[in-house]
Amino acid sequence: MDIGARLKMVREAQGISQRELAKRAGVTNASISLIEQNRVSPSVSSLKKVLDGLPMSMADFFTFELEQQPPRQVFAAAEQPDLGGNGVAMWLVGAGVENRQIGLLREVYAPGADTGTEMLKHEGQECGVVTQGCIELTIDTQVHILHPGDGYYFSSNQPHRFRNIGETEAILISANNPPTL
Amino acid sequence: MDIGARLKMVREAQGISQRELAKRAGVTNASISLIEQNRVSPSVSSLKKVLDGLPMSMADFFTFELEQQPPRQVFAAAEQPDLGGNGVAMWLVGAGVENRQIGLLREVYAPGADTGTEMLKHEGQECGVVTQGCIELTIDTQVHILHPGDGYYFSSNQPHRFRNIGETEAILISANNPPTL
DNA sequence: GTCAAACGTTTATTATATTGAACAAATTGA
DNA sequence: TCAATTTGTTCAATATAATAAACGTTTGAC
Repeated sequence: MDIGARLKMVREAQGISQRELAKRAGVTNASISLIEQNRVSPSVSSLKKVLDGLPMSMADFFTFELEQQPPRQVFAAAEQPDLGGNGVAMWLVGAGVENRQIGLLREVYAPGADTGTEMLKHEGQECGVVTQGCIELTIDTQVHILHPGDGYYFSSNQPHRFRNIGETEAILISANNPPTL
Repeated sequence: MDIGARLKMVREAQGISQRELAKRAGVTNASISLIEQNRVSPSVSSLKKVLDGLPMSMADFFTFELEQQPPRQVFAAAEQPDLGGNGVAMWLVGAGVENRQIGLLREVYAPGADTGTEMLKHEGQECGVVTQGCIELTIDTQVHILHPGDGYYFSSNQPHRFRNIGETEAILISANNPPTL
């Protein structure tokens, strides 16, 4: 969606006029008009002033989407594709959902299964809960042992590794944002 | 953080020069230099061109934060605060983590527990997996029955309701973004 | 009806961003 | 060591955005 339409939508959602917004933002009403018509591409600084008048952050402004109904909403265990390997079976909840903001995975670790000595490292944040069995989680140089109900939350750019150190299957529900799968 | 620093950080993270980025983006290296020094406030259109060269979306650009080490990274089941009520016990994974992008909850429903006939409705997206017991999930007018391993994903602005319709405790791991708790 | 106020739009002027070319400093290879 | 690149920066010229003021239309009051 273009900037003009976005701005117009937000402004009208608040029920204020171009002039009123212009006054709050400290710009002229003409600017608002031209921006909403996409006749100009505002500078970041002036767009920021305008958004301050709403008020709304840049991040929110560029992030928000017209909420559309996802076609599918529930996903049976059986029908979800297995994305794993190396003794780790992984199911992505809501695979194929449009504009997905969350990557939620159900991961089943066979006894001894391991994400590998080559530590994982990527952008974003991730968190999870162990629901069954026993998982060893290494974050950077720190080693943690997680039992059912125990959780974690860390920045994914820290080297990390998961390993089932129990003698039974371990299940981990993990979430990441932005979604990596 | 200012635009210049953000851009510089992203560019350097990719290990490319101002000129290289300029070439990819279809702008001059002078522009990149001036932007990174905050000597100019780029127009949205030119910033977009620059980000296309990285590539990175506006939303990501304004959303990302200097990743800082969260002080805590693992959270034992026992020590997490219970945020629930009405027969539903809820633990937030990573409560207190700064700049948290994901709300991950471990929810335990007593037999018959119910989020209520007054349907829930809020912004964002949510998804989850049932790990134990049997949960009835109503989304708008649709009623679904979820067993262990079954998941869901929907837009939280749709009216919804969770209910344990089994005779045993049910456990649900849910994630939402942006975090509501 | 008529006036006054508020609305979004348009225009000429001013302020600012972007370009193209040149600069000095740092790095690379012979 | 020296020349050739490559780096980020700067400057005058140009293109574009922002302003201030005016325009025509719509709305509500009297």
